[in-house]
Amino acid sequence: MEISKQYDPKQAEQHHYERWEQQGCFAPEINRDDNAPAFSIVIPPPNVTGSLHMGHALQHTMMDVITRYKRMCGYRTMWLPGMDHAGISTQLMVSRELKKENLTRHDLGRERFIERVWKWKKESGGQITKQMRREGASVDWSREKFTMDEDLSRAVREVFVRLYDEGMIYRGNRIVNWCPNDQTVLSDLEVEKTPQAGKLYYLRYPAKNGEGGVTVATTRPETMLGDTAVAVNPNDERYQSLIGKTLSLPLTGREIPIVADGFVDAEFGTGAVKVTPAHDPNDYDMGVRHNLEQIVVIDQYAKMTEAAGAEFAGLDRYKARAKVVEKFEESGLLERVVDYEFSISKCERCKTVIEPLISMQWFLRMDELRDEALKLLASQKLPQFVPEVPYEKVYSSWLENLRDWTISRQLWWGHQIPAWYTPEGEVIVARTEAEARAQAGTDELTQDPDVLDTWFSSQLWPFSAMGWPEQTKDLDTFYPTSVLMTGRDIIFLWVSRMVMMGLKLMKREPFADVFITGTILDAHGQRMSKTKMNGIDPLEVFDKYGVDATRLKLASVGSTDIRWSDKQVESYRNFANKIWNASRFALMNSEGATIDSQSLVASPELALHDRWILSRLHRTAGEVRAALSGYQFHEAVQTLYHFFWDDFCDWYIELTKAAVTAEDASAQRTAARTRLLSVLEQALRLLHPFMPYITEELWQQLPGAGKHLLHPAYQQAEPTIMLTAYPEAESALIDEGAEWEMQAIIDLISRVRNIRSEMQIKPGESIPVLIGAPDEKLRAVYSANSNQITRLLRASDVSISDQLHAPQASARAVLVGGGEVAVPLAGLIDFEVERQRLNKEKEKLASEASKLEAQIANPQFAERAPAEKVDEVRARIADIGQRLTQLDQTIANLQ
RNA sequence: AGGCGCGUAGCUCAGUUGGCAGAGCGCUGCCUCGACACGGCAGAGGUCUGGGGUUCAAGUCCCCACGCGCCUACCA
Repeated sequence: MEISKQYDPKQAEQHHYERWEQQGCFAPEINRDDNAPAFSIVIPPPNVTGSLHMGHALQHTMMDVITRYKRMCGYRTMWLPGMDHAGISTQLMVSRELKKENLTRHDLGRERFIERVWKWKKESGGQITKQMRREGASVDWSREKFTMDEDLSRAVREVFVRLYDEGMIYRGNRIVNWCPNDQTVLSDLEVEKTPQAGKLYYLRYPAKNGEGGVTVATTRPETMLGDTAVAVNPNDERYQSLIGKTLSLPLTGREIPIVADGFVDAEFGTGAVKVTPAHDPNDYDMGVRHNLEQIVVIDQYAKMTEAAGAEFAGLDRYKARAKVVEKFEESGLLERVVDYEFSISKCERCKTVIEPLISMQWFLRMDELRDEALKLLASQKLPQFVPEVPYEKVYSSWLENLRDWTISRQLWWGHQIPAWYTPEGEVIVARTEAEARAQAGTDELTQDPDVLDTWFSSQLWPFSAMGWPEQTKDLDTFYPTSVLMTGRDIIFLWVSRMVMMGLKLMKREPFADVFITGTILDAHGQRMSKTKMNGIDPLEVFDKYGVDATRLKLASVGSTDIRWSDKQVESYRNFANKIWNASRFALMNSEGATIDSQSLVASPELALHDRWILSRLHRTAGEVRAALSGYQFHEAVQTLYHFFWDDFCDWYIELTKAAVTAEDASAQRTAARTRLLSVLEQALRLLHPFMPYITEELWQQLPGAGKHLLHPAYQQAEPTIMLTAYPEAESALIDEGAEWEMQAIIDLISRVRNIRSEMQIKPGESIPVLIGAPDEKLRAVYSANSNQITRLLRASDVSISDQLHAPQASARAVLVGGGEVAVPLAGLIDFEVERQRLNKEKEKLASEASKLEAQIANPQFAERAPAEKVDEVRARIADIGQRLTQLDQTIANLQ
């Protein structure tokens, strides 16, 4: 069998996914164990307009690692994929296409426009589903959903009606965030605040009777045309006498009162605030409190209205600002202008400055929902955030300050609000138009043209995607889901809302755990974004380094922010190659051998390295399982990397090589080969959730890999590593003795190698190795493994005795456990170099000893530290002391 | 303005109940030794940002300072 020297990821990535998918490996139905526990994840549905970016790749990798792991543990596993219709994005995307044909959506009309969006979706939407296949994501495509699917839309209407009937959804004319560019209202979460260098204008409003007046400070002078009051703090002594008096509003001649309101900060500006109820959220509230008129002077296109006066009507808001300032200056009422930095609200999507407007919209009351979510957190600690700090608090403090949610949008693409109006203006909310007609007793209904905020449907995802409001089997089995994995940017937009809706409609939390992934930044620590053009395309990384290497890198990111670096992926690419070549070695020497679980049973007759690797295998399985159960991805990756590379490749393969590559066939050789294959097979299983392609590619080639290795729950399936059992960690098989003995061998070999290197002994040159070990047990360990020692050290001879008998001209080293090793170097040794080498060693030990002695010299340490700590320190001092004495002697004996 | 997080080797980052400071990359030397040069072996490199405190013991817990980042907010 020819196996190439280098791993070619592309080849491994070609066929396996398709086969897995076709054979139904991703669907929970593959599991035939009726008593299997369930594990489920719903994917955060990516936008139908989106294509894969690093954030997706990151989240998908972690979800897939956990899903594959759980599946191998025998869980009935479902990872549900799907997409979000992404109202604004999608509408804009299709509108841009229309523009190329010199059309607007209004030219088509609503119905044809929506048809056009569906057509776009069918032809070019959902790029991401293809890309996810490349990632190796083991999602159950047979359950794929789209938030605009008919059944999910039905769920949306059902929820709307129920909440409306309970009075939680209402329609109201209130001040909202309006985007003059997108021509729709936005929720608070879709508005971003950015710092802005601007000016603060001090405007003088004269008193009605011409005597005195008040100066107000504002960043938006144009809104003064809609002022209906000036407010001061009730406790502000400067203005006591003016409260209740009337001012004459310049440019309009209108008369406006001076009111007292606690909102006003006496310290800021002049302590007097102009009040524009129709164009500022705070002023709106004050207006309500003082029963002030709302004069709309800016329209939905951010142009001044007739109410702003003939001179201003039709002007853009910024032109109007300049003109207002000019007029104030002309009339001497502009007191001063100062530079001022403040934050400005912009549309998250198009970056247009938001205009607060009073508008008729639909709202969802959040108070009760919020209280239930907070109660769940307080009483049951659900959901459990990982990491808990800081996200639990981020979540709860946001909930505590939650305001009602504006759920209507002036768009065409989305779930149209199931509300109809009679010619008399009566509102009918119903699941269908037929139901509405029946209720209204008339057919002359017009449906509300608005659609719902995209997040309104996303918040139902964990149960609507499983068939709610039908009582489906999937809901029974998989709700609540096990864990939600997502980025921190949608904790408010999505996570919290799912919790509230889950509680409201399912009477249960939608997920037990919420794992928040870190963020991948560019090399300079900047967030990756389309506008900055600093994003890194995961597909390019896949092409360059392979999917498995990229996944390993992504998995190791865990929950911290990290700067992207190709170097790290490269090192995991090298790791993949290492796995490839270790397997190649096993396969090249596999004649007569086959995977055999019996070879994984430890027994005292086995060679040290065999007992040792089995112990390491179980320890590793235990550590990886523990790490994954706490979502410690980084820890899991490090453990696997270290086990495979250091333990398995550097030591185990080297130690078993002699037996495995023996010229002549023998029972011993077969046993060694069998064990090597079997340990390798276990290692591949351990790695599979992280590196699905290479592990499958290799596993399929292992002699003896077949159905019988599958987890009992998957017995009827075709052979694949993804359905084998994840290695168990049996603590009984962790062999402390073997690990300690192996440590002694590793120590010995490392020290002699150090001598070889420092004394510049040619790698090809054989050397005699003399070991003196007073400890009988250690002596036994050395002699039992003398063949291995000989081989790894290229020794001409290894002699072991209780006392070291070495020629004067030898390089020496002190061993753990009190032994000593020497390499005779007649004629080769440079005593000066040797002395320096030994002194360096001595200094290291001495500094460690002095630290420990200082510790033990402190009487309080012995008094207060736990006894085992004290003993431990004493033992270490004794050990170091012994080695130091020996070193001294060795140095003294030089020459 | 408040809240939160971070600062560990040249670089990117681990370090979960306080108990011997770690990895990868980079760097130095040696090596075509029959799995792998995307490799092997041996090394160098740290006042854990600074200053106080708690403790027998602090990278880890507390306080202060400096630097960097993130989030929330109704100062016109």
